[in-house]
Amino acid sequence: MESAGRFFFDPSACQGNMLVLGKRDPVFRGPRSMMNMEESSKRGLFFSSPEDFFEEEYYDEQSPEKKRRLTAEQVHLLENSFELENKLEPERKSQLAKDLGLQPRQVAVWFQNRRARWKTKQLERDYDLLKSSYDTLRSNYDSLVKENENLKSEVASLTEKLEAKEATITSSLGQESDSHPVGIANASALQVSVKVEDRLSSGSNGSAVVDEEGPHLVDSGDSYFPNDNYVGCVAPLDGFHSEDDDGSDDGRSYFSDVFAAAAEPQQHEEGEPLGWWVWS
DNA sequence: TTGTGTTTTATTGCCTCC
DNA sequence: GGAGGCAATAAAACACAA
Repeated sequence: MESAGRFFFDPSACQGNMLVLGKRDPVFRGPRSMMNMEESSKRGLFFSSPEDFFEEEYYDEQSPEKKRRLTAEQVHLLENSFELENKLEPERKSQLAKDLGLQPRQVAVWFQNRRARWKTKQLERDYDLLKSSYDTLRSNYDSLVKENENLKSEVASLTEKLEAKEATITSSLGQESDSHPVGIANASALQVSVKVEDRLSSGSNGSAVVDEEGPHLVDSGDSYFPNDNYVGCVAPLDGFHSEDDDGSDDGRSYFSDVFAAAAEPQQHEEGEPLGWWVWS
């Protein structure tokens, strides 16, 4: 690599007087804004070593306008420093610049760009996290909808059977009513069956579950699920919005908690920031 | 070799904080 | 008002397929 092993040499620095540029002073000028050689020698150029600065041959060969990449070693040191702390105090900036043979402005720019890169990566990570959460929730929701459908059809089939049985009982009672008085037992049976049917047909959309041996009847109209475990699963779905929803947020969004949780500061590997770009 | 996409280095303009 | 941060962007350097 052409730039390997080169240093950005600041002539003033070797006199124990590091040149500190103002915020808007360019590190070097590209084709957009050329600077002459006199300016270049004041501002500093890229060289393999401080000694090269004084070698006229090298000076002639190397265009001062060329943008040079940092060496692997420089990048490694900067990365280490970034891992320690992604913000740069003036003292650390000066020290790093001195250690690396760079201008403080270059160090600051490198940190600026590094933070931007980190933020992009972090956004990608967060997106993946939220997407997988969404996918899981979506699949749970879909299976609950399926289960709901199955339970509905089960209720319908049971209701049908009950009605058939009831019809049989009614007709047999009709046949016997002439010759025999209605027995107490039969009357009770009828009452029970009617009562059960009433309960089956009550509630929203006939949503009731009858099982004398099973859990308690839930007839609130909110859920088919008989106990708190199921209710816990279903309740948040009340606020679930499909893609073509009107977007009103009067109901609780199923995903709001997930998004909130995902947005909460997390511990990342390698001492990375805890939040979106907030460091510990 | 060359065209093209990606990464890195640097600038500019705007904003916030002290 | 100056310093520092960030977003947007330019442009050089680099990677890589054709």
